Amino acid sequence: MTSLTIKEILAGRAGVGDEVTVEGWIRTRRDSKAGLSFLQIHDGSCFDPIQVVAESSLANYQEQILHLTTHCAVRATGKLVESLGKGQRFEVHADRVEVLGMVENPDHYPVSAKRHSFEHLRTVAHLRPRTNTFGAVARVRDCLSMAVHRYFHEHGFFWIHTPIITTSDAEGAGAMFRVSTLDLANPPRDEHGKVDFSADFFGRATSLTVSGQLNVEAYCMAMSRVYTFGPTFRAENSNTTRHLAEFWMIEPEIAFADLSDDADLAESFLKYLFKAVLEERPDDMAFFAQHIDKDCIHRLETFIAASFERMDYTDAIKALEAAVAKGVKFDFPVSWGIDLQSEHERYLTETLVGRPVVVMNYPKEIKAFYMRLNDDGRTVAAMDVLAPGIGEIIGGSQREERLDVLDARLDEVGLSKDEYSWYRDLRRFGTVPHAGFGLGFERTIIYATGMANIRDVIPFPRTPGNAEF
RNA sequence: UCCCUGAUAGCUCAAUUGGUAGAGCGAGCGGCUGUUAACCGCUAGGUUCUAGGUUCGAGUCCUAGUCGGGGAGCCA
Repeated sequence: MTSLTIKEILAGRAGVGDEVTVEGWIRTRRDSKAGLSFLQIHDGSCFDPIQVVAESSLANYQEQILHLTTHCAVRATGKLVESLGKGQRFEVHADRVEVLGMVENPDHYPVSAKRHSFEHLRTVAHLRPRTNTFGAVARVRDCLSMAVHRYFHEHGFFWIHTPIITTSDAEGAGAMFRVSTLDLANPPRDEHGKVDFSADFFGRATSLTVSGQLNVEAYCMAMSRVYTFGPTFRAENSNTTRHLAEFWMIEPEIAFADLSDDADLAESFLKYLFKAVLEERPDDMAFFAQHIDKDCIHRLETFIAASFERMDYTDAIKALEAAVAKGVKFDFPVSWGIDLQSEHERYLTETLVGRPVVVMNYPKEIKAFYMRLNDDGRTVAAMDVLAPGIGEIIGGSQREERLDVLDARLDEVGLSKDEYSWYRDLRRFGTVPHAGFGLGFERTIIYATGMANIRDVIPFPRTPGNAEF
């Protein structure tokens, strides 16, 4: 007897005539009064289920098999045969179907064998991975995760585990979740009546990380090519299809590099990821193309084939102003110095260029303190990668490596040099030009699959007012 | 946080000017068929989100709240 996953069986790891065991969950059961039942069984190993044929001669046919409903767990053993029916190449002619777990009250089971809305499935996030869509999302997510690490590994990067609990806010990247062991009802207070965090676990106020960038820069200044890939937390009260309070972010950092090198890296990296999905998950991508977003495969192929358009912020503004002059209507006015709104980004990448666009060199006023000041004195070496259909997918910059310029920026923004003393040390002891970016992992999955809501591409989404499961 | 919108059977939705709740899917039972979104028949399944209010009468109208969805802002 061989125990194989359905993926292995369908891929031909077992020969016709071999005895195999299939372990999984029922997708559907169809009965034939000719005296047999067809069980579609999936085990998550691949998109396709396998068909198990159970004849009425089986000992438990009347008592159990005829009562199997969607998502009952079974172990079926039998001979692998070429299917007599259409729709599948192989099937298992069962000698034994062992029922491991029935479904209680099948008439009230929330993931019955019918179409369900994603809204409903979100309320049963612990059961939704059993559906076609969420199984496919989980496999694509895994594929992309592995591709991230493989790309960096192949390109000489080191994966740095930056801390989850931090003390420094990467320049207001977002509101932070406090980490504390103090008694919320009765915290220690100082002489001014303020909560005394010196009595807290770490002896100071701490929060969940909003970005691993500052930490990974330290390792970049020793190992040249590094990245982080881990969970990130933002306590923003944002309720959109593109935001989560807990999400995963990929942040590479490269030394001896400028903004152009950074954009090169972003382009090469994204193309690698999408190529991996197309090559490794054709089954799931075919499903997404058929049921979720018919353009998704074509979009990835186009993305891989096209070179990114690079555009200075100043030129982007000019292009937007020209569009306004030609009658394009925007809700937000366009002028040099504004931060680009979603509608502006969409126009640039979808209407004007029709390909991914890298907008570079933004006004320093709208960007973070650590971004390198350009020679013009009014822009910084920042870039956003905009993709058709999703908007901003990457934000990055060349970092300010000059201590005097960095200090001036800290002062301008009103940040304390003491708070950033270790970060400033990196500029004091062997500083070099370097750059990096942040890629929202879930947004990458949205782009690849065509899924509409970010809450449906992470197993257990955390959003304002919702941390169930 | 702001704007819009919604909440009725396990799920997706109906229900006329306010008149006493219905279908499809799913589930159960039966029929039929190497079936595959199977098909046909029958059956069960409801404190209409919560709390107030108007009314002879509220799923429907009013007030407040809770939760969901979409959009915006913020960003990844």
